[in-house]
Amino acid sequence: MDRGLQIGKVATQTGLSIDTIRFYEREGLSSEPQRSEGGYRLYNQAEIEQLQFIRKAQELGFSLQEIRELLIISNEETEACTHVRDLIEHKLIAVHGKLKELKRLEHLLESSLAKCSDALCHSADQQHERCPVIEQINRKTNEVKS
Amino acid sequence: MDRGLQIGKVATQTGLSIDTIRFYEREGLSSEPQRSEGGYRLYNQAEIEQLQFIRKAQELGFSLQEIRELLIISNEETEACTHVRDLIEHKLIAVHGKLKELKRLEHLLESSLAKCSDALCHSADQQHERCPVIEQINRKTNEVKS
DNA sequence: CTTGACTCTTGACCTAGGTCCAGACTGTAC
DNA sequence: GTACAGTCTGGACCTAGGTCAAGAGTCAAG
Repeated sequence: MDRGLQIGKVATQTGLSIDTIRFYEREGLSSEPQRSEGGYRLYNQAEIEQLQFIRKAQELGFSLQEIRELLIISNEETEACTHVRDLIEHKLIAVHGKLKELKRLEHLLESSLAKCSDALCHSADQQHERCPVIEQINRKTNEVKS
Repeated sequence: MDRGLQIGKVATQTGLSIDTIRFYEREGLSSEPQRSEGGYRLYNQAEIEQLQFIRKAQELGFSLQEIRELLIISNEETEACTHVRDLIEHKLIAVHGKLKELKRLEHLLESSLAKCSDALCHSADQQHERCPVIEQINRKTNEVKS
């Protein structure tokens, strides 16, 4: 019976945890899937894509409340009205701002990479085994003076 | 004495709260500014820009730990080594992924906006006073059946 | 030299976004 | 029909990223 995927499969497909998927449903963020006779959730393709959308939007720095709004916008059945138009316009402004900053970051990283590769190319000891920089990353706050 | 801006001004300039700025410092995320005789923090331009960088990176969905890494990369004094290069490469991959998704979202919003504007243009009642869609946004989870 | 706005530290508290667990049920395979 | 993996609900718990408050000190203006 191919009436949908169980939550476990959906979890591996989307990269979300089972608990997270149920959490989104409880929050009214994702739509409620059909259930099997025994009460198991059965997801169709559209619902899986919706979950993927939520995950991606989150990785782009949107809060769940903002994602709620994005979902309304991306829902085909949403009827047009001036409020919705304003909403879309605001989201578009936010997206443009993020795009701009992300491109700046991209350039920064590209130039850092070029410099770094260049420096490595001209240095003999490419095979540093322990890097002080990397150790600093993992240090965090625990700088208790002994 | 123009030896730097006090934290309050920095807060308004960066859009962060005073508490948040101090929190970042405590976490070792932002560098410690000079202090006045009496112990007031005095920020120079570079430090302010660093705070702005943190804020923007966060809006792009990076966690504070990831931002820690980005700061190391963007620090001119970081010495090149293979670990750093790997780090930059990974961040660049993340940035490219985000850029791709952000552009998809941009297109989605643009086409939604076009459809919505179009629909509004052809409808007489542009001045909906209450929009059911907007009400739905603010409803959240509290769907208790009465 | 005082007044009022600003800042300091310490430590408790808070919200968003999950994560975990118990105890019971379902579904499929032997 | 029983074994075993998967799922269910409800509720407690957790982490990241702040936010707030108290009580004391600082700084510039008048």
